Amino acid sequence: METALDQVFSALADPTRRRILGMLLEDDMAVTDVAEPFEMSLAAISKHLTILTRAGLITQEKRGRVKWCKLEPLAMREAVVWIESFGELEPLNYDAFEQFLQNELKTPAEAEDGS
Amino acid sequence: METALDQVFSALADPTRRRILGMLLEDDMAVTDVAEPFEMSLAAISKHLTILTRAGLITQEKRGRVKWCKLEPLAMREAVVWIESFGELEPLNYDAFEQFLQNELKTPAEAEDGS
DNA sequence: TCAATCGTCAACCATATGGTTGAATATGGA
DNA sequence: TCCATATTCAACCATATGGTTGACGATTGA
Repeated sequence: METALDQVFSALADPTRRRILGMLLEDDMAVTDVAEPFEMSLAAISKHLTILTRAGLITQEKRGRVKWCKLEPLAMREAVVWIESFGELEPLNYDAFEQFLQNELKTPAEAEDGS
Repeated sequence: METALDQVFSALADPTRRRILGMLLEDDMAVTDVAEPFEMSLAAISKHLTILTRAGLITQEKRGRVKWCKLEPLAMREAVVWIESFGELEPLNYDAFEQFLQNELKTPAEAEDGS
Protein backbone atom coordinates (compact mmCIF):
# COMPACT_ATOMS: atom_id res chain seq x y z
CA MET A 1 0.00 0.00 0.00
CA GLU A 2 1.24 3.44 -0.87
CA THR A 3 1.28 5.86 2.04
CA ALA A 4 0.41 9.54 1.89
CA LEU A 5 4.06 10.33 2.39
CA ASP A 6 5.07 8.16 -0.58
CA GLN A 7 2.64 10.05 -2.77
CA VAL A 8 3.72 13.49 -1.59
CA PHE A 9 7.42 12.84 -2.00
CA SER A 10 7.10 11.19 -5.40
CA ALA A 11 4.79 13.97 -6.58
CA LEU A 12 7.43 16.49 -5.53
CA ALA A 13 10.20 14.55 -7.26
CA ASP A 14 9.22 15.80 -10.72
CA PRO A 15 10.38 19.27 -11.81
CA THR A 16 7.30 19.87 -13.96
CA ARG A 17 5.07 19.26 -10.97
CA ARG A 18 7.16 21.45 -8.68
CA ARG A 19 6.93 24.21 -11.27
CA ILE A 20 3.16 23.81 -11.41
CA LEU A 21 2.97 24.15 -7.63
CA GLY A 22 5.04 27.31 -7.86
CA MET A 23 2.64 28.73 -10.43
CA LEU A 24 -0.34 27.92 -8.22
CA LEU A 25 1.28 29.88 -5.42
CA GLU A 26 0.29 33.02 -7.31
CA ASP A 27 -3.33 32.13 -7.80
CA ASP A 28 -5.76 29.37 -8.67
CA MET A 29 -5.54 28.41 -12.33
CA ALA A 30 -7.48 26.56 -15.02
CA VAL A 31 -5.90 23.41 -16.42
CA THR A 32 -5.37 25.00 -19.84
CA ASP A 33 -3.58 27.97 -18.29
CA VAL A 34 -1.39 25.71 -16.19
CA ALA A 35 -0.37 23.88 -19.35
CA GLU A 36 0.33 26.99 -21.41
CA PRO A 37 3.99 27.67 -20.49
CA PHE A 38 5.02 24.03 -20.83
CA GLU A 39 6.33 22.43 -23.96
CA MET A 40 4.25 19.32 -23.61
CA SER A 41 0.72 18.28 -24.39
CA LEU A 42 -2.30 19.26 -22.38
CA ALA A 43 -2.92 15.58 -21.71
CA ALA A 44 0.50 15.27 -20.09
CA ILE A 45 -0.21 18.23 -17.82
CA SER A 46 -3.60 16.77 -17.00
CA LYS A 47 -1.85 13.61 -15.81
CA HIS A 48 0.54 15.62 -13.66
CA LEU A 49 -2.41 17.42 -12.11
CA THR A 50 -4.05 14.10 -11.32
CA ILE A 51 -0.88 12.98 -9.52
CA LEU A 52 -0.74 16.24 -7.56
CA THR A 53 -4.39 15.81 -6.65
CA ARG A 54 -3.97 12.24 -5.44
CA ALA A 55 -1.03 13.40 -3.32
CA GLY A 56 -3.30 16.06 -1.83
CA LEU A 57 -0.98 18.84 -2.97
CA ILE A 58 -3.73 20.50 -4.99
CA THR A 59 -7.49 20.25 -5.26
CA GLN A 60 -9.48 20.62 -8.46
CA GLU A 61 -12.94 22.07 -8.72
CA LYS A 62 -14.96 22.16 -11.90
CA ARG A 63 -17.00 25.29 -12.53
CA GLY A 64 -18.68 25.23 -15.87
CA ARG A 65 -16.33 23.72 -18.37
CA VAL A 66 -13.28 25.03 -16.54
CA LYS A 67 -11.51 22.97 -13.89
CA TRP A 68 -9.75 25.18 -11.37
CA CYS A 69 -6.60 24.03 -9.62
CA LYS A 70 -5.86 25.22 -6.12
CA LEU A 71 -2.70 24.74 -4.08
CA GLU A 72 -3.08 22.77 -0.84
CA PRO A 73 0.06 23.46 1.17
CA LEU A 74 -1.07 21.31 4.08
CA ALA A 75 0.10 18.18 2.30
CA MET A 76 3.60 19.57 1.99
CA ARG A 77 3.84 20.36 5.62
CA GLU A 78 3.44 16.70 6.42
CA ALA A 79 6.56 16.06 4.39
CA VAL A 80 8.46 18.83 6.16
CA VAL A 81 7.46 17.46 9.52
CA TRP A 82 8.68 14.03 8.53
CA ILE A 83 12.03 15.38 7.42
CA GLU A 84 12.46 17.50 10.49
CA SER A 85 11.73 14.73 12.93
CA PHE A 86 11.70 11.45 11.05
CA GLY A 87 13.44 9.63 13.83
CA GLU A 88 10.92 10.34 16.52
CA LEU A 89 7.92 9.95 14.24
CA GLU A 90 8.62 6.30 13.54
CA PRO A 91 5.18 4.78 14.21
CA LEU A 92 3.27 7.92 13.28
CA ASN A 93 -0.48 7.57 13.16
CA TYR A 94 -1.17 9.43 9.95
CA ASP A 95 -4.90 9.64 10.43
CA ALA A 96 -4.48 11.34 13.78
CA PHE A 97 -1.77 13.54 12.32
CA GLU A 98 -4.03 14.63 9.52
CA GLN A 99 -6.75 15.47 12.00
CA PHE A 100 -4.26 17.43 14.05
CA LEU A 101 -3.23 19.48 11.05
CA GLN A 102 -6.79 20.05 9.93
CA ASN A 103 -7.79 21.23 13.36
CA GLU A 104 -4.80 23.51 13.66
CA LEU A 105 -5.38 25.10 10.31
CA LYS A 106 -9.08 25.55 10.79
CA THR A 107 -8.97 27.24 14.18
CA PRO A 108 -5.45 28.32 15.11
CA ALA A 109 -6.54 30.20 18.21
CA GLU A 110 -8.61 27.34 19.52
CA ALA A 111 -5.89 24.84 18.75
CA GLU A 112 -3.40 26.98 20.64
CA ASP A 113 -5.28 27.19 23.90
CA GLY A 114 -6.53 23.63 23.50
CA SER A 115 -10.18 24.56 23.86
CA MET B 1 19.21 16.52 -16.40
CA GLU B 2 18.19 15.44 -12.96
CA THR B 3 18.51 18.10 -10.29
CA ALA B 4 19.64 17.52 -6.72
CA LEU B 5 16.09 18.24 -5.62
CA ASP B 6 14.73 15.57 -7.94
CA GLN B 7 17.10 13.03 -6.47
CA VAL B 8 16.38 13.91 -2.85
CA PHE B 9 12.60 13.84 -3.27
CA SER B 10 12.55 10.62 -5.27
CA ALA B 11 14.95 8.99 -2.80
CA LEU B 12 12.56 9.93 0.01
CA ALA B 13 9.55 8.63 -1.91
CA ASP B 14 10.34 4.99 -1.12
CA PRO B 15 9.31 3.60 2.30
CA THR B 16 12.24 1.17 2.41
CA ARG B 17 14.66 4.05 1.97
CA ARG B 18 12.90 6.20 4.57
CA ARG B 19 13.11 3.28 6.97
CA ILE B 20 16.82 2.92 6.27
CA LEU B 21 17.31 6.61 7.04
CA GLY B 22 15.45 6.12 10.29
CA MET B 23 17.74 3.26 11.21
CA LEU B 24 20.82 5.32 10.46
CA LEU B 25 19.55 7.98 12.81
CA GLU B 26 20.57 5.66 15.64
CA ASP B 27 24.09 5.00 14.47
CA ASP B 28 26.28 4.29 11.46
CA MET B 29 25.71 0.79 10.09
CA ALA B 30 27.32 -1.77 7.82
CA VAL B 31 25.44 -2.65 4.64
CA THR B 32 24.74 -6.19 5.85
CA ASP B 33 23.29 -4.90 9.11
CA VAL B 34 21.12 -2.38 7.28
CA ALA B 35 19.73 -5.22 5.18
CA GLU B 36 19.08 -7.59 8.08
CA PRO B 37 15.56 -6.48 9.14
CA PHE B 38 14.26 -6.30 5.57
CA GLU B 39 12.61 -9.14 3.73
CA MET B 40 14.50 -8.54 0.55
CA SER B 41 17.87 -9.45 -0.87
CA LEU B 42 21.12 -7.79 0.09
CA ALA B 43 21.52 -6.73 -3.53
CA ALA B 44 18.21 -4.84 -3.39
CA ILE B 45 19.29 -3.01 -0.24
CA SER B 46 22.63 -2.26 -1.86
CA LYS B 47 20.78 -0.57 -4.71
CA HIS B 48 18.69 1.47 -2.30
CA LEU B 49 21.87 2.59 -0.55
CA THR B 50 23.34 3.65 -3.88
CA ILE B 51 20.28 5.78 -4.55
CA LEU B 52 20.51 7.35 -1.08
CA THR B 53 24.19 8.04 -1.68
CA ARG B 54 23.63 9.68 -5.06
CA ALA B 55 20.98 11.88 -3.44
CA GLY B 56 23.54 12.84 -0.79
CA LEU B 57 21.32 11.57 2.01
CA ILE B 58 23.99 9.16 3.22
CA THR B 59 27.70 8.64 2.69
CA GLN B 60 29.45 5.27 2.52
CA GLU B 61 32.97 4.57 3.65
CA LYS B 62 34.71 1.25 3.22
CA ARG B 63 36.90 0.08 6.09
CA GLY B 64 38.31 -3.37 5.48
CA ARG B 65 35.62 -5.46 3.89
CA VAL B 66 32.87 -3.58 5.69
CA LYS B 67 31.19 -0.56 4.10
CA TRP B 68 29.79 1.81 6.67
CA CYS B 69 26.72 3.92 5.98
CA LYS B 70 26.35 7.29 7.63
CA LEU B 71 23.34 9.57 7.63
CA GLU B 72 23.83 13.01 6.06
CA PRO B 73 20.80 14.97 7.27
CA LEU B 74 21.96 18.22 5.72
CA ALA B 75 21.03 16.93 2.27
CA MET B 76 17.41 17.08 3.35
CA ARG B 77 17.73 20.73 4.14
CA GLU B 78 17.54 21.69 0.50
CA ALA B 79 14.24 19.90 0.21
CA VAL B 80 12.88 21.59 3.33
CA VAL B 81 14.00 24.97 2.06
CA TRP B 82 12.22 24.39 -1.23
CA ILE B 83 9.00 23.41 0.52
CA GLU B 84 9.18 26.28 2.97
CA SER B 85 9.62 28.77 0.15
CA PHE B 86 5.90 28.34 -0.32
CA GLY B 87 4.75 31.51 1.33
CA GLU B 88 1.28 30.24 2.07
CA LEU B 89 2.72 27.67 4.43
CA GLU B 90 1.70 28.94 7.78
CA PRO B 91 4.29 28.31 10.45
CA LEU B 92 3.60 25.13 12.30
CA ASN B 93 2.17 25.47 15.77
CA TYR B 94 5.04 23.67 17.46
CA ASP B 95 3.51 23.64 20.93
CA ALA B 96 0.41 21.90 19.70
CA PHE B 97 2.53 19.64 17.53
CA GLU B 98 4.67 18.73 20.52
CA GLN B 99 1.56 17.74 22.42
CA PHE B 100 0.39 15.69 19.48
CA LEU B 101 3.74 13.92 19.30
CA GLN B 102 3.79 13.19 23.00
CA ASN B 103 0.40 11.60 22.65
CA GLU B 104 1.52 9.63 19.59
CA LEU B 105 4.58 8.28 21.34
CA LYS B 106 2.57 6.66 24.08
CA THR B 107 1.51 3.11 23.44
CA PRO B 108 -1.25 2.92 20.82
CA ALA B 109 -3.79 1.92 23.46
CA GLU B 110 -3.02 4.95 25.58
CA ALA B 111 -3.08 7.24 22.59
CA GLU B 112 -6.47 5.86 21.59
CA ASP B 113 -8.27 6.51 24.84
CA GLY B 114 -6.45 9.78 25.30
CA SER B 115 -5.02 8.98 28.73
C1' DT C 1 46.65 -21.08 2.12
C1' DC C 2 41.93 -21.25 1.80
C1' DA C 3 37.27 -21.09 3.24
C1' DA C 4 33.98 -17.75 4.83
C1' DT C 5 32.21 -13.06 4.79
C1' DC C 6 31.05 -8.48 2.66
C1' DG C 7 29.23 -6.20 -0.94
C1' DT C 8 28.60 -5.29 -5.90
C1' DC C 9 27.80 -6.58 -10.70
C1' DA C 10 25.21 -8.45 -14.59
C1' DA C 11 21.36 -10.25 -16.52
C1' DC C 12 16.84 -10.60 -16.22
C1' DC C 13 11.78 -9.64 -15.07
C1' DA C 14 7.33 -7.18 -14.04
C1' DT C 15 5.41 -3.00 -13.38
C1' DA C 16 5.44 2.13 -13.05
C1' DT C 17 6.29 6.55 -15.14
C1' DG C 18 6.11 10.25 -18.36
C1' DG C 19 5.30 11.28 -22.71
C1' DT C 20 2.64 11.07 -27.39
C1' DT C 21 -1.65 11.20 -30.52
C1' DG C 22 -6.44 10.95 -31.70
C1' DA C 23 -11.05 10.31 -30.22
C1' DA C 24 -14.57 11.30 -26.84
C1' DT C 25 -17.23 14.04 -23.44
C1' DA C 26 -18.92 18.04 -21.37
C1' DT C 27 -20.05 22.89 -21.47
C1' DG C 28 -20.55 27.68 -23.26
C1' DG C 29 -21.79 31.02 -26.52
C1' DA C 30 -23.46 32.83 -31.03
C1' DT D 1 -28.70 24.27 -33.20
C1' DC D 2 -23.87 24.10 -34.02
C1' DC D 3 -19.23 25.20 -33.42
C1' DA D 4 -15.50 26.21 -30.36
C1' DT D 5 -13.41 25.47 -25.94
C1' DA D 6 -11.92 22.69 -21.88
C1' DT D 7 -10.51 18.50 -20.33
C1' DT D 8 -10.10 13.61 -20.07
C1' DC D 9 -9.72 8.95 -21.99
C1' DA D 10 -7.52 5.14 -24.48
C1' DA D 11 -3.99 3.15 -26.72
C1' DC D 12 0.51 3.14 -27.33
C1' DC D 13 5.69 3.82 -26.66
C1' DA D 14 10.36 4.26 -24.45
C1' DT D 15 12.59 4.31 -20.39
C1' DA D 16 12.93 4.01 -15.25
C1' DT D 17 12.24 1.47 -11.03
C1' DG D 18 12.44 -2.15 -7.72
C1' DG D 19 12.98 -6.64 -7.26
C1' DT D 20 15.27 -11.45 -8.19
C1' DT D 21 19.31 -14.82 -8.78
C1' DG D 22 23.97 -16.31 -9.50
C1' DA D 23 28.65 -15.14 -10.27
C1' DC D 24 32.41 -12.36 -8.92
C1' DG D 25 36.26 -9.58 -6.49
C1' DA D 26 38.07 -8.06 -2.12
C1' DT D 27 39.17 -8.92 2.55
C1' DT D 28 39.54 -11.41 6.88
C1' DG D 29 40.91 -14.89 9.92
C1' DA D 30 41.91 -19.69 11.16
